[in-house]
Amino acid sequence: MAETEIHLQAAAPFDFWSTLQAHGWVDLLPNEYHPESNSFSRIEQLASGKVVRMGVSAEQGDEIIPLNVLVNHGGRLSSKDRSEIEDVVRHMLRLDEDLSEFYRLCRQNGFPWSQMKPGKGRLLRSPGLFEDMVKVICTTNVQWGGTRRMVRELVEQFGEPLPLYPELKAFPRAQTIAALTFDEFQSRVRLGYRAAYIYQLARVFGEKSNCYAQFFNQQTPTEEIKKELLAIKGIGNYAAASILMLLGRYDEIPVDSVFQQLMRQKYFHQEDFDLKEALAVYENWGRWKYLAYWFDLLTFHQAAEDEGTSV
DNA sequence: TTCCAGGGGTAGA
DNA sequence: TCTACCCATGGA
Repeated sequence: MAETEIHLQAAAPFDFWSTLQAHGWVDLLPNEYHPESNSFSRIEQLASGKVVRMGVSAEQGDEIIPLNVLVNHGGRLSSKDRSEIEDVVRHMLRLDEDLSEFYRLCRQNGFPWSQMKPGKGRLLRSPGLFEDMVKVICTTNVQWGGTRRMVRELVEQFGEPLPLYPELKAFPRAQTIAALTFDEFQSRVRLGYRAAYIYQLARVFGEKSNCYAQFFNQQTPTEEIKKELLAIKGIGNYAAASILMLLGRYDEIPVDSVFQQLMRQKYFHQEDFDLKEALAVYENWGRWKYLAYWFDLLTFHQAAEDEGTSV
């Protein structure tokens, strides 16, 4: 396969490692984390239909952090392809997000947030909304191992293969799933009751790939996006909060078993609690609640790990 | 075997 | 708005 290097720059502060590790997305196909080189790779199907493998790594830097993207591809990589790959990396790593207000609040709010080094707090996302929405639905009411299995089966069954390495596949396009009958889709991937939700979502995106373009418009109020998300079958409060986070809006907390466990262990002395009281813990974080909660969770787990106790 | 997981839909109050 | 019940699937 041909190989092309693409160079990008992230403006400081930017912490590549914590962006990859902040939540589990780097472990869901077609992403793959490579601990030995602290890099990740991804099989991506470009708009032209061409399937490529991209390996992304970062170097050290003070004001500018150089990012290297090694692209393996068949044939020639057009300038349009290159520019699309740059956009994919930029979007996945959220290079255009400004978290300076969040960092300022972290300094004001004391421990543990005062430990939050600028450059952290970015959470990896997928290049496209369809993939992120499907993956969020695959996290509902299932353990993480189940999420990984469901996503893996989706990629293996319906993803477009990389030339010469057909075992490596891109995330399926919505149109590919929408072209199947529901019975066939359901029989090829064990998604449980989520199959109907994901199939319906694929039909909506398959019909019009930018069906939720307004979600990316900064002028659209978060409340409006949340309302539209909740109208989608399979997406409730937890999934809507998670998708909002992936859209770069941190106003909502995803209430799930992880959140409830943290509340019981850290704030409510191992006892049951009122949800409103629990959510009030992060009330003064305004539009940064999700990040405040998530960093609280990560540092709590880290502290338990350092002490040798499990949570 | 039973329980439940990075929940959500629906019906009925 | 709140609650009870059901929903596939697989790991613990």
